Amino acid sequence: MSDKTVPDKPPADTLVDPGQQARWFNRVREAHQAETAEDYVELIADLIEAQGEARVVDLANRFGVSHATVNKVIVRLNREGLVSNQPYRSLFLTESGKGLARRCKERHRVVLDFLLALGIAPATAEADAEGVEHHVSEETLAAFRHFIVKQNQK
Amino acid sequence: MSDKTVPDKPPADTLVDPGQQARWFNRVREAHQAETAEDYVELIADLIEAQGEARVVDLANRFGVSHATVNKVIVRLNREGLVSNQPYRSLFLTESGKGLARRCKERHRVVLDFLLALGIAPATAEADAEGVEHHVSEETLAAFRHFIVKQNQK
DNA sequence: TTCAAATTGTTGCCAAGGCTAAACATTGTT
DNA sequence: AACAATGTTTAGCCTTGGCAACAATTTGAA
Repeated sequence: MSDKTVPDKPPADTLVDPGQQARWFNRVREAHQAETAEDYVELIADLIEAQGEARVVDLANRFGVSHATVNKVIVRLNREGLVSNQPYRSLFLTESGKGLARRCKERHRVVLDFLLALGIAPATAEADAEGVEHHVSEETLAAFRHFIVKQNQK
Repeated sequence: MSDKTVPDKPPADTLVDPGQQARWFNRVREAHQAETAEDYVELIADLIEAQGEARVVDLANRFGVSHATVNKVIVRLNREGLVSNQPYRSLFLTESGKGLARRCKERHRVVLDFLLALGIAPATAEADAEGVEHHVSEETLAAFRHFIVKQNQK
């Protein structure tokens, strides 16, 4: 195949290094692993703040899934030390869960404000932020903050 | 606990409508459903363009997963009419797969160029784009394009 | 107090996407 | 032609996060 005088395959310099690309995809997979946990602690924190408590039923409603699904996830988060709960009682965050929630809410706010500053309609911005927030690096987040500040100065 | 004269629960007007929130999360879940398919057709198209063919081994290397995993996904994509393949032969995209790949590559390019225009370092921009691209709406994509144009005019 | 409604928990099912190990096919070399 | 190396597929297992159906508990109202 490669003993011809004229190469029939173009040089592959349009493709990035395989190892590099693999690391990127790995990072996305890890982010996705963490997504559920982040969404749950974020919403639990919001519910506790706004309503005084977070119940399984509320989470199921707001995520749009069955209560059985919520329950299963809660068991995992409990195992991972993010949520503490007693049978038939409402949900609480551990210290570690509270920390994660705080960081996630801050990141969510930055992404949302950024999209709004860019001129996106509020409903779209909210929807996009929900998906995007889990995939922005610290560097990009810093650039978002910078853009928001600049935009507000105009 | 709640038999006080003063209500200890603040009004919940800081929370958005549950149905609305459920739709947002649903959209994210659907996006995630499509992510794998999009990443695969995108990479298959890139490989065919750059090397003349896309093989299971290449995909496994570039995604950073085992070849068995790639094979299983390919079977699904075949079932869904995006990829056509013969046993022990390299992979091809169907017309529908080609269309999806084209749209994904275009979207990827916009997200990447946007992050670069924002001043993000190339390596970070690539990594973030890989995760973000699946979660931006058409409206946000349009805003990204607009920003790129404005930035280039400076 | 008793009982029905609401809430929470459990069980068993499914698909997706990870993995390893082993079987199978193709290809190039000797 | 035979064989070794390379590439592909299959089989079996795991975890996550969906679901429905049923069991259990709590709570509010009669």
